[in-house]
Amino acid sequence: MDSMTIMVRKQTAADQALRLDNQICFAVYSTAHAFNRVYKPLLDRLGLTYPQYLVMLALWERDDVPVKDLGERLFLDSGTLTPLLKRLEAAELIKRTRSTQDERVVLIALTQQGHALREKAKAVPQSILAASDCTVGELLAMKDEIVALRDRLNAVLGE
Amino acid sequence: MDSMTIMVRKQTAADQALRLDNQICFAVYSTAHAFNRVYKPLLDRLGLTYPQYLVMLALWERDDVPVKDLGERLFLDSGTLTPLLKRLEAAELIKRTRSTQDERVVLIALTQQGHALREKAKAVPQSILAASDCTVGELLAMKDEIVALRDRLNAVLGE
DNA sequence: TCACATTTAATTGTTCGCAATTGAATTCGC
DNA sequence: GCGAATTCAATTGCGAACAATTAAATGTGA
Repeated sequence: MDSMTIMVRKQTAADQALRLDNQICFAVYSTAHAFNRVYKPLLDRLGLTYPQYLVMLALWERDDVPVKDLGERLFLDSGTLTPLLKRLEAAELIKRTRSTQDERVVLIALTQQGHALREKAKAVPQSILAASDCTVGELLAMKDEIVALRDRLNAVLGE
Repeated sequence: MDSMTIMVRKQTAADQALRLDNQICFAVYSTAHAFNRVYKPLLDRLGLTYPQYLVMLALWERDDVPVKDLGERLFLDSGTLTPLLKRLEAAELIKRTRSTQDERVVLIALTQQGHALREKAKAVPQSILAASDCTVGELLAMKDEIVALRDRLNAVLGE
């Protein structure tokens, strides 16, 4: 009777854990898509997709960097970045050049248009803030928690 | 001089908002990918991708449902679900049948194998919990915050 | 020096994710 | 009832995302 009770409780816990509503990963997954959909109309005006916008954000902070550096900052590999960067180059926002020091390395630099786009992009975060209906403080606090979770997950992967 | 100061402050705020590290959306985006990578080896054993796993989670809760219902629960459209469901059908985890009441509707039902897979899946959430290095309470609290953010973003989209 | 390992991008193939369109079935307005 | 609008899934086309492989350049050890 006691062991029976324990079994029932165990099964219930496992069952609960499998519920969609209880899964933080689904919360994160579906929120990422929701962000993407909110960004879409804003980024359409800049001629960027969301991943392209992330690359531009990274380059506005520091440019003339190898593809690998970008990948480490954005947690993306060359299989994703190479075609994306070719599209940004076709849009004349960046230039891709082989390093003379090390011919394996492709350096990514902003063009004048790439730099200029930054001014238009400044309006974007404001719109997102409004859509989120949160204070800056709340968002920053949540961001820190989520980043901490991400870093713990990535730490497990690195083992 | 005063207006100068204000302008400088304004620019600084906009610049800060464009910084990658300050963007909650990037935190969510990169955490979703981190989850995906942690799930991968676990789901490989079940023969599922992460989005397929989400569909199975939804179906284990309630099956014999139209594609549209699944889409609403997972925030996905038929362009994503139709090919994914065809792959699950090819794997003999689900069956797709036209409703006799309304021939437009395709009903998704689990096969015996689909139901059976649930037992193997019960080990998954435990492994994720371990990888996250958080307590259940912490994760559930974060989940609620993230879901609240997602729902506010989706509310803006619905306008 | 020369074989061998490592590093770096690029490529290939599969699977999402979504906008836009299509086509069939159903419902609504008159 | 009947034509028009709506609903639903499927399709098409494009852009990620990543595993696995390839190829070239660089580094390392005997």
